[in-house]
Amino acid sequence: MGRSPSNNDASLKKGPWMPEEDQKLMDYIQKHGHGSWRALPKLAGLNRCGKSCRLRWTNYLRPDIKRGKFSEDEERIIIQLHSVLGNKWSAIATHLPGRTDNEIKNFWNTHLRKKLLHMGIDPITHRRRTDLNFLSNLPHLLAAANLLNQMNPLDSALRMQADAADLANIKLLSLLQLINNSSPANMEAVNLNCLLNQSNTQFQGLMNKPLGLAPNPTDQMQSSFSNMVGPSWRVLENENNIYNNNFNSLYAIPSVNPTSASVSASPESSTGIQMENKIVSTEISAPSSTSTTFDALGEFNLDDETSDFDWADLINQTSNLSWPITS
DNA sequence: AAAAAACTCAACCGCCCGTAA
DNA sequence: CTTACGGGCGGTTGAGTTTTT
Repeated sequence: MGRSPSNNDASLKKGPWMPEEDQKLMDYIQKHGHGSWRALPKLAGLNRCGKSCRLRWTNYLRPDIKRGKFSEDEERIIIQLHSVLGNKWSAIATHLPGRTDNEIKNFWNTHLRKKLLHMGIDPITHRRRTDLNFLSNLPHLLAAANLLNQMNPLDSALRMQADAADLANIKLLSLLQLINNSSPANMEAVNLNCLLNQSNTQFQGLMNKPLGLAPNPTDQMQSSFSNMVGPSWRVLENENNIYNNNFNSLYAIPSVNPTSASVSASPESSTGIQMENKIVSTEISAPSSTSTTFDALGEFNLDDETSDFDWADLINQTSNLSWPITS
């Protein structure tokens, strides 16, 4: 569809609007409505393209625009909606009366994005960042925990599942490293251990909110897991009481039925806040009762991005190793 | 006090989609 | 069915402002 540029007339004014231009535009729209934006500039006596007029009106001059700082509630709403809708600024804006998509977009890019990054949350996926650098920022993690705890239960539940998956990944990766590298006593293991200690202390904040957790399917898993991988894992566990205490809850995925928990009943629900979006694609139901520990592990889709990873295979392999492992 | 760096946000650009001719 | 148009959207820019060095 060969569409000519919206503004191919070099004589038309661009750049910041002058107060008198604003006045002309407001006067015209108040008298006649905007009608055809393309025709408006001529009728209103403005040397601008229609598109520029439309933007000026919708983003700045419209009388119902709310200006000033975003409230904490608004911040939370934006974060929640963004986790569901992504960069659908106009859809997000429909849930924040008086705020424009442009304003929300700017606010996100200049404030919220950085805030989430500081908290160790990936602003794109809304998951805990998998690189461990964020652990250098522990105070922000606590803040993150508090913020997330204020979010609605479904949102928080989903996030906790992601956190649980991420932490499970970390734990399993560390296990792999132990297996590959060394005897349990070597320094690398100790360092990893410290790292896990740190991370789990912080994860407490994320995990301490009662969410009507599903019956815990993993007590057996944990003990089997410990037995399976040998004594050094038990050593790690003994040294990491906090971690161990959280282990069960990390795997206790909230039994939330997404289809019965539509996020918003607002009239704008047609803009897409429905559960057929990406959240639904996340496995959030607790695993069904399983006959064996390995089956249970196999049913856990620990992370979307690594869902092709065969955890059961990993566990099977590790279970064949004898301990202590020497490199 | 001055310069540099970082931040903010209004405005623009180009693409896309729905619709009418 | 094709084409052109109107309007909406997300991404990006850059001037102005604020903060840091």
